[in-house]
Amino acid sequence: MAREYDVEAVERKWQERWRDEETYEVDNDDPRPSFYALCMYPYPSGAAHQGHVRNYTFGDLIVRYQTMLGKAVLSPFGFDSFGLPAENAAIKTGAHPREFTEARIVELKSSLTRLGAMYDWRREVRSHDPSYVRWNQVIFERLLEAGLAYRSNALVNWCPGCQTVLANEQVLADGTCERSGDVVIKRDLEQWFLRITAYADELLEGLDALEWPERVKTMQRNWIGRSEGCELDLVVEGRDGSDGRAPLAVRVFTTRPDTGFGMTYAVVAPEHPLLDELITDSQRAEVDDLVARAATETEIERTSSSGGPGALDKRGAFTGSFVRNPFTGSPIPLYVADYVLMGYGTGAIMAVPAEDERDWAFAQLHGLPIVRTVAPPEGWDDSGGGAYSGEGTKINSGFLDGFGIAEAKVRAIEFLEAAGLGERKVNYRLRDWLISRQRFWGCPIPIIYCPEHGAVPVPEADLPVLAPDDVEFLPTGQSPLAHHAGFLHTTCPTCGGPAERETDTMDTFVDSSWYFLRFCDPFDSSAPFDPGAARRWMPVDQYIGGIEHAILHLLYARFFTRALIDVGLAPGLPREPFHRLFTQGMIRMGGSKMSKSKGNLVAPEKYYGTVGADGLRLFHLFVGPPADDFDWTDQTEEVIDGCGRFLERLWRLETAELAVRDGAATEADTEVRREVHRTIEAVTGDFERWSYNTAVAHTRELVNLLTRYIHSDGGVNAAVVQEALDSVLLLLAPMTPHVAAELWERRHPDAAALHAQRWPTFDPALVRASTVTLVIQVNGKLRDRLEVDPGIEEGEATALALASAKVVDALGGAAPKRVVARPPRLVNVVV
RNA sequence: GCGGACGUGGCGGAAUGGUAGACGCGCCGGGUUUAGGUCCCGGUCCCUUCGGGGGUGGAGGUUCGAAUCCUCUCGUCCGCACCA
Repeated sequence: MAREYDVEAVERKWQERWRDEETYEVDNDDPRPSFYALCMYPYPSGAAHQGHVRNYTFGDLIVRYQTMLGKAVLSPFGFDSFGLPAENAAIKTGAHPREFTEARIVELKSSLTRLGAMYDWRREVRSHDPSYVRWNQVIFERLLEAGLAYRSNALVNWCPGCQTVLANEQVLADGTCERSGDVVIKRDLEQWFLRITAYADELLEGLDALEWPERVKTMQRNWIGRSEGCELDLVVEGRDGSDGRAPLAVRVFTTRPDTGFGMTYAVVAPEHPLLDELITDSQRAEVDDLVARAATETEIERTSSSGGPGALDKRGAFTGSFVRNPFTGSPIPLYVADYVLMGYGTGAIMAVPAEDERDWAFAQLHGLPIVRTVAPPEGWDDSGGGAYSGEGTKINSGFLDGFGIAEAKVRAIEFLEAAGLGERKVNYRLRDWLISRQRFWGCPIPIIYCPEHGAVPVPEADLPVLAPDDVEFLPTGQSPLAHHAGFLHTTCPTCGGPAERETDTMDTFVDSSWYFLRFCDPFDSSAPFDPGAARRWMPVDQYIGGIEHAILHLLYARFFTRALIDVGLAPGLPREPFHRLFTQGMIRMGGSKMSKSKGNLVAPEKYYGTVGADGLRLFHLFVGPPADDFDWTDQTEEVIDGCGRFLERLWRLETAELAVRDGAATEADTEVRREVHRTIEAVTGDFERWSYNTAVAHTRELVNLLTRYIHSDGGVNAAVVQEALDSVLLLLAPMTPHVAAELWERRHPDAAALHAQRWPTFDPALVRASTVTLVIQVNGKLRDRLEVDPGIEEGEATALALASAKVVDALGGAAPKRVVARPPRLVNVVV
């Protein structure tokens, strides 16, 4: 495309200028009011793709806009540089993950610079830097001291493809790994956990005050999954302790203690620890068969079914044992069934078929009795109607009869507490965070195992524990560290005896849970960050990232911030790290996300020689609401070309020879001024509410008007045209920074650069129009439009409306029944 | 199954309960160059007897007035999913 300005030269010039003049570096003692703008730090996968471009265009707009508002804007950047792709590449090519990763970082940085996105690179943080690893390990040890990190044997999610353990959050609903897509299997391993559940309630309640997208908050609420109910013991028949043997009971969790009188059987999960003891000889074969099948089946087969709850066969077997219903005192059969999950509650339930759909299905299948404890509404088909879980009056429930459900719950719990059989209990879906990974390219867990002293933390003075470089990358299912004698064998810090190092590394979500704090003060070599510096910048004023991090990263970071405060590393910090969150939409192509793995990337480099970084940025801002997904189609190229054409028109407008006219301002001059100020008002409002597509549209409207104005026959007023042309550049400064800065410099060679200017303000008096269009409706239908004074009174507006020939016509002689006047915009005459 | 979001021209999308379709892409017509896939101007929701009439997935409702609020319904997308 032929251009009137040399895009690449102009963009390069300004990128160098901003770098050399340190325009976007900010010191911690900067006296201006602070603003912390942050895009989620990326995994360095190489050159930026369109998703990055969109993301960093929004971020850069905010940085430049807030700077023009007079703020000290903290705009740091870093890399989530530990992770699987580098290690997989190492297994494939033999190159060390560090080399691979650092090469990708160089590529990504250069892409961002080419886009014109501005950061304070002095503050760059990389997860794999020894300095970052060190503080990661220090933090881990502090959490350990505080009891927030612990080691436990657990049934864990093992991904055969990634050859590592996954957190629950990394397993998709269909039981596959979110990263590799392999079916995840269960393994029993000794692993490290972080006690995020200690903060479950606080993490839930804190959501209310956050300016986050509602759907992200909803996702986190669902993930935490708080439910109130009670736990109670079901004493096993014949094992109440009266025969001298230890008493035995099955503990269950329920949210419906009020339905206790309807409990006609109980169920334990196939993995339940007491199960073996509860199986009678006659039932053993049947139960073993069921348990074996449950163990070999994948999560997907067992818990997912197209029809949802109740659609799956309720496979189960009688254990042979009975437990006592504490409400009725009667024995009820104890089953094992795979619809009860060991991972939730106590792994055992009291089954009430009348009020629970799943229990109903199971009871039907196994011929178990059904006793209603809530009267279903009129017309409920009592036999075929199935479980009724709605509101109603208690029946068949002894001392609970006649109460509503809420009251009955309270009384049922009081009864259980009095009998010493149970108590109120809040249960969460949220599990503790498993952070052990059997991988090399991550932060080593700084623990030494001594035969004498067990798991001993590496003394802080000896941190960081770094992985050795001379390792072999083989797909063994264990970290290469486990085969490296030099790393593995060490001495116990406590007794000096021979000991072995932990060879697992931490989940990379640990790294990303506090990097935003390190950004506040990455220069400190005596602490992860200086609490004073962190207090200066935190919380992040505007956090920007993809919706894919709605649960994992954002929940972990919220937990970490609280934990760091509570272990004393971050005194006085706000407990919520991200005040405002924006999740931008994905770029899709052909129905799926545009990504390297899908092979449907459209490289940004393609456009730098034609429309430039500015043209591409303008496109991403203009094409739709930032929160919405965007479909990249055949039409997209033409829209991008259109953005390039706009910048060329802008160039011609700003550099045009003007036919300046002397004398008083004309009506046309005043109208231009008015539109300039209206546009400033509109764009400022658009920026504040993330409506960048309309900000671009408003700016284009003004440019269209000015183009007509400077070509109008009468010539232009010098002051009016100067103000207008300057304002356009100021408004475009955050959106298309290079071309705007260049044109500004040409117009004002001796003034301060564009991006050092203040954001323009509008004159409210000017914004108020000299005339507005008064819409006249008859019965809500548009009949006439009148140009009126904006200060018009209701009476005058009504009079004008009724005098309108078109209104008289439409009324056809009928008398108006009512006149609704909303001056100065509208009058509605009702007959 | 539960929860959430969203349905507006050929397309992306605008519209504090008050002129539906801003801005742009595409398309149509005209002009300048005429080598243009450049640039400029005009048009572009549908119907129309040129007075108007209809129109925001569908059906109702609230209101002087509804794309916007409410109810039902259809469809698309997202999240969760045997969570006791």
